[in-house]
Amino acid sequence: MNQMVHKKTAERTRDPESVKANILLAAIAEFGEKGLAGARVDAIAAATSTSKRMIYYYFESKEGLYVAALEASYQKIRNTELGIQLNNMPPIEAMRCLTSVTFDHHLKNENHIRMVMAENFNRGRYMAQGEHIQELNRPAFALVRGIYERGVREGVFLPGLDPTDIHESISALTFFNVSNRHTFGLIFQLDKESPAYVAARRENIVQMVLRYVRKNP
Amino acid sequence: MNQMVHKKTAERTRDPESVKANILLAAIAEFGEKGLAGARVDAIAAATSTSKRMIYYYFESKEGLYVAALEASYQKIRNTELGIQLNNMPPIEAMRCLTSVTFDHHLKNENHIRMVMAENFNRGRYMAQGEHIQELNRPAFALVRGIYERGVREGVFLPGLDPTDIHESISALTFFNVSNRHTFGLIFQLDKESPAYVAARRENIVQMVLRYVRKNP
DNA sequence: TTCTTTATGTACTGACCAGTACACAAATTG
DNA sequence: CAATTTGTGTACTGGTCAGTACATAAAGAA
Repeated sequence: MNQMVHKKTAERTRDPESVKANILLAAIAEFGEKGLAGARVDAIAAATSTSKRMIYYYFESKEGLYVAALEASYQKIRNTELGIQLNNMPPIEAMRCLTSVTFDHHLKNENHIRMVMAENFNRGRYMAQGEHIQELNRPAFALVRGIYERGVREGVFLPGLDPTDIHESISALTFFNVSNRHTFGLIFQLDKESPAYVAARRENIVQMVLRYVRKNP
Repeated sequence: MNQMVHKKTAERTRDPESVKANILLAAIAEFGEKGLAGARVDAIAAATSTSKRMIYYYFESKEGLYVAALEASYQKIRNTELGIQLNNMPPIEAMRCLTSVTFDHHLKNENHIRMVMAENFNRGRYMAQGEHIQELNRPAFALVRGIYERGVREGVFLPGLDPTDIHESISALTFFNVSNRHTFGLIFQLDKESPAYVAARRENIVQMVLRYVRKNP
């Protein structure tokens, strides 16, 4: 009676897709912040414009929602990836640029990094269940391979390297910089957030990659 | 009456230190497997030779136990670290050896890696509370610095590099290889456990480090 | 319009789990 | 030897939280 009841007919329009999207956004935030075990379905529900009931209606279980959120996080990150054109740069410049942009991209998307950390902590159990996740990281790899092959053709890169390895090393260096900054920063008393540190570390990683692929430094 | 009651006097000797150590071992296993939120105090208690009561008696809370377990895990890993002598090798060989051994060491100590992952997921909140953890990773760094400085003195390494950076890069490459193998392996359909892959990846990382520090490749 | 399917909200439950109350035994101290 | 401190076990509790029972509204089909 005195409580706010249902919306009037006209206002209560249905929109399943936006309800699902709304839930997924809240889920990405909560799972990224707390992980699978630490996340609370009630907290996710509270952050949506709908109710807990709908989470179970659309996603069946906490685990089901987690799988969907993980997939959505990869999707989201792919959409923001690399709007730059690297093909008209010389290979060395392109590789420098790609590494540098990847570094910044990881720094800017902490929540996604945390989702990936959480899933690795789960030993990839849930990602294996997702259907399309496996393709979602390929574009980044294709870029690396393209640049590397062009560099070899133009005679500036060392031939015989595996592009997967180059990609993995770039990922490792830039991912770790975000994922492990807390323990690493504590042990070495570094302020890993300071612009000076970030700039120096970025350049170091770029140099490391370039010296690895270049023919005659 | 029919239940097994207390042990006889003679058998029930007290040994607080070994009880604590026993709890810590069980805690390291459980927290490494499940993380802080996923771990269950009852499960830890069941894995000890004592009872849940003692966990609270010695460690006060689940968080208190987690901090102690984290510290103990760092301690444990330090004790198994690098029994090799690098000082009588030429710098390039020493750096190759150090990188290679670090790579294997990380592979062999997954549980510790998982503790570090968990703590970074916690943003280092708990490590900051531990008293001595901060010094525990220094020896590895001292090794890197020693080798690098010797290499510069002998004219085989590029001067002007920051040893912290070299150490961080070695850590990043070798840590990521364990921490992120699940998602990375899924996306690129790699069998990251296979001896062939491991050997190739180890050599790649070694090359990456060497090309970064070497003067004239 | 009536029936069926899809979508939604509210209020609840049963299991689980961090932490504790209580009891008491072993060592230590005076 | 008391008296006190330290260490240990058992059984419980109160809160939390994933998941559900029930009800009902909106949209579409017949």
